[in-house]
Amino acid sequence: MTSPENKSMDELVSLCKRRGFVFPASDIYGGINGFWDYGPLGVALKNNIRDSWWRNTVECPPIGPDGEPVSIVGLDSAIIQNPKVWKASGHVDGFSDPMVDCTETKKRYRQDHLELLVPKSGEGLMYAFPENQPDLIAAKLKQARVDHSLFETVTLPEIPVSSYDRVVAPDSKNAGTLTPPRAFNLMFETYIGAIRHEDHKAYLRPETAQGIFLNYKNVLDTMRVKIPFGIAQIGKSFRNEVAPKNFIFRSREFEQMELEWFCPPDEAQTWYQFWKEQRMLWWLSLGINANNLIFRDHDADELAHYSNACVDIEYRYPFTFPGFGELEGIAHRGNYDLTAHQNHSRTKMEYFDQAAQLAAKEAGLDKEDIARKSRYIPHVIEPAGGLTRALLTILCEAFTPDETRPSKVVMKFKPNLAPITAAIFPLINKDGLPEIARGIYQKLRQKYTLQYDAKQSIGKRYARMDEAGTPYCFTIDGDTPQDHSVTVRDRDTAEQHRIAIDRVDEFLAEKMLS
RNA sequence: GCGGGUAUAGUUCAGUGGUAGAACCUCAGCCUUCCAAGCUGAUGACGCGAGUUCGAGCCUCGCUACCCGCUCCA
Repeated sequence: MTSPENKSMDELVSLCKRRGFVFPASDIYGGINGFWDYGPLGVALKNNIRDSWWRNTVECPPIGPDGEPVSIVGLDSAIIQNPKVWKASGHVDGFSDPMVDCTETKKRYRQDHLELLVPKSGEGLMYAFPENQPDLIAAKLKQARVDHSLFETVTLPEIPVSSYDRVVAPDSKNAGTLTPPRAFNLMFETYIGAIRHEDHKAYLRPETAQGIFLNYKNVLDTMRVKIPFGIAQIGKSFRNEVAPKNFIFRSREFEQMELEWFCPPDEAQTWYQFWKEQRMLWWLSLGINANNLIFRDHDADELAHYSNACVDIEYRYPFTFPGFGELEGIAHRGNYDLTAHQNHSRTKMEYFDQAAQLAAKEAGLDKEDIARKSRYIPHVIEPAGGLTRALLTILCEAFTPDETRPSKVVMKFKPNLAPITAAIFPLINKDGLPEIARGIYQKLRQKYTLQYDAKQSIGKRYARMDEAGTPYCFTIDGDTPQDHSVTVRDRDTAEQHRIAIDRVDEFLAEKMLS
């Protein structure tokens, strides 16, 4: 395996375009910042990753601590929801803070996070400092011989923008370096209906998670599920990122794979550990080198205010090497979301846990404890992975420069993820070989994603498949009509061996499972 | 949003203010019994918009996109 430091993102981006994995969106109009299109091979790879996640999460979920598969159902909620949803979730407030920039230090501050020492006289310079940290400008004040008693503290939003020319920014020497506040709303806005009116403003979802919380009760009422259980969803989300970068790593339109796991409050920590392990196992199952994956626990000051614990699974991307970059976050969200929606929608999110009630009674608990154990708003463990980032990770991981090959590079996808599972080639385009090859292709194309190609030299065809990441090539040669065998060429070793035509199906079936 | 860099064919690169080139890819034909072979052809580009100039791929300005570094990432 080539280490990430030897992988050039430029070369990977070139290959992605040359071979139809990823194209710049709106390419012929000069592109559009933060958006990408997935080409024929890219969407095939992305769908295969997506299907693996769905299979592993919804259709064939992991075995829980009790030896039985855990209970998870699927969902596909709307991208646009009632705007009240995003008010309740905190995204409207949290995503739209006005920011001011300092043109001297190039630092950016939330407007409401800056405080000022303002002369009571109403004239003269005002000194800005980060919220609750007046000490940070102590030296500057001393130099300016500021007498504190002549000043009062106000927050930046309290003073008019016309006075900004008298404001000395925190790390700045001169006054007037702060720009007027500008809104950085990370949510994309749209208007419902033909008439563009503020009352009809709506948002494209910045995460798929809220769609799950909105349907928590619907699922509970219809699917005969009992806590603990999960709801899984895959879909597009949109964030108006300030600075999209690193190819498809941070884009404005991206795809998420999210699971919300609902459980009793006192089991949350156990399930958090469970999902932490399970999620890592899934990433490893995609064939990612364990050395390129790590857990990174969030520090206490890094946690969102509602979260009790959060860990990221990170991958060593070529552009983060030797460091890592985020792939998936597993968050212990407590009951924050359901409580928020309960308060805003006035819909009860409480769960009555009959089994817990029985157990509590049998344990001889008092009435209060029995009630507490049996009636609660579930806690939530949220493994939230990026499908688009998964695609990038798989592309980076598979990308393997090899100077000994005609193609100079080979994409080493696992067989069950590869956009093309196998190619069928007649060695030469005559002597009855194409007929045999097409026969194999026609017979197996319903079960596998195959490509038939008879054009040009065999070496050229192998090289093309190396760049597309096709793990196996079956070649029909002059011996085939006599002994009914074909050669199998292995992408990773470039070596060949013969197998019987009748065994091709079996061979592929076995490889797809491994 | 800031600073720096870059923008010529699908890709990677040449190109002195004066007729836009190559290699690879792709496609067609011939050839071909295992790794982009050989031969003959073909398609295909100066990111967008202004300006300077007799004349701009080249100089100037604006815009857009991409890369690197900050910033941001509830």
